[in-house]
Amino acid sequence: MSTGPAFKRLPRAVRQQQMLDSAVRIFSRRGYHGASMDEIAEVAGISKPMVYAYLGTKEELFVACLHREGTRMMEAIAGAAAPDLPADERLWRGLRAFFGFVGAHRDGWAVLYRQARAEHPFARELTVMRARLVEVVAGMLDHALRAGGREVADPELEVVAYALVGASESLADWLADHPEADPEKTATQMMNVAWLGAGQLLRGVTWHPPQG
Amino acid sequence: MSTGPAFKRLPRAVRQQQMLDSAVRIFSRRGYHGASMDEIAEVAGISKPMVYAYLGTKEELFVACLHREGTRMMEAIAGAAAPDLPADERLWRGLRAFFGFVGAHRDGWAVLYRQARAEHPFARELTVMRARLVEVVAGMLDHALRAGGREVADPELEVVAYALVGASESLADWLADHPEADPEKTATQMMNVAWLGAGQLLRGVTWHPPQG
DNA sequence: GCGTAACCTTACGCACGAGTAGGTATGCTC
DNA sequence: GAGCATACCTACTCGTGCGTAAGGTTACGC
Repeated sequence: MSTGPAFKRLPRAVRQQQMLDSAVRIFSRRGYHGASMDEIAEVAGISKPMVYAYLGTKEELFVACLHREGTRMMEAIAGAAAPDLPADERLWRGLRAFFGFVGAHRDGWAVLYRQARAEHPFARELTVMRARLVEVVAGMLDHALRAGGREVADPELEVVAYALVGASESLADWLADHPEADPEKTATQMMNVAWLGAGQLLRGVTWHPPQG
Repeated sequence: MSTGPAFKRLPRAVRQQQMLDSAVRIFSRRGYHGASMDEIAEVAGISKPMVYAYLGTKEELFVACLHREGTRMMEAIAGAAAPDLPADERLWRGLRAFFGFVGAHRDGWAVLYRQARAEHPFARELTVMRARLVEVVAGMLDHALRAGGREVADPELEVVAYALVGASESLADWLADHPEADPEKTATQMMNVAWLGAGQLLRGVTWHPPQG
């Protein structure tokens, strides 16, 4: 009598997704260096050489995680914000999609935001992606400004956009640590800070340091 | 003839600071795991056992870095913002001190913000410190609100405070990567986003999602 | 029914880096 | 100038974890 193999044979595509699921989870908990390929393989229910055969080295595996989670997030956001809507509506939909994603993929967010930023050479790549996002936000602000017949220097806008992106990330991080929180409500609160603050700037109101 | 030793004998306090300087630099560039005790010792111009004798294990060394840089930052901020000034003046001085610190201690900032957040068990400690900072900011907002005869639920304020802290950190990070940027100006821009946005909220103006 | 390709394993080589053992030189005190 | 503490070194041990070699098992085409 043969009891058969202790493992199941599955097609490559399925195993790959299992491995990526496992890797995202382990990377998010232990960090890039702290995660071991042995543990990732074990959690995926597979042996280590299979990981190497399908996803390559540890660095390549991490890049694959980054790519999958980053793509999912971008698609969620891009799919929500149609480009022909008014600026505040676009911002609102984008924020809602963003916080919705973070609430549903906490591990993916942790890998993208907490781990990748600390680790060369991934940090550089992430910085580039982030800069592109900042450009988009700055573009929205610029568009709204011109529509209001106002003009602001480019670098100024970029810095404001950086602040808004950073505020969103911070709230997303808070959300990732509070499973009971409502992503929709968090998005509304971010919108309050972003749009009312940006709205003032759009109307030409600025703050100046006191003399002395 | 004896040429004497190739190294100089220095008092413990001096060496310790050299080691911490070196450690902060290496940790900021390579991350916690990526940094090696050998390299830290080499950059400090000393041999490895000395590092262990003075600062203990790698983990203890990292904590020492965190502690020194964190303390420096807190002192810079606390020394700038007197508690009896009006809210916007306090915020302004705090922000100016904060960005001034980051501009002058880029490596320290990178260790505190980029590295420690990714690494257990330091992440937890940093989260606690950050939460305290958020409480302070929320307290300022609350104070200003009550002075205006207005009342807002506590958790609401906390989330707004998180957004402001996150926006500041994001700009600080941008500043750390742009040596040519002026910390003073960055602080002004942050103040614009924070105070005008918060100011709207203080006046009871809120944003609501469109129906549909 | 038999080759061949895909799936999967156990068991290892090897480098790197944390932490230590044991010893040497220098200055300070009486 | 003997004794002692402090500053400092070279040269190791040893665990851990990346990456691989070599081989076993199942499905599928013909």
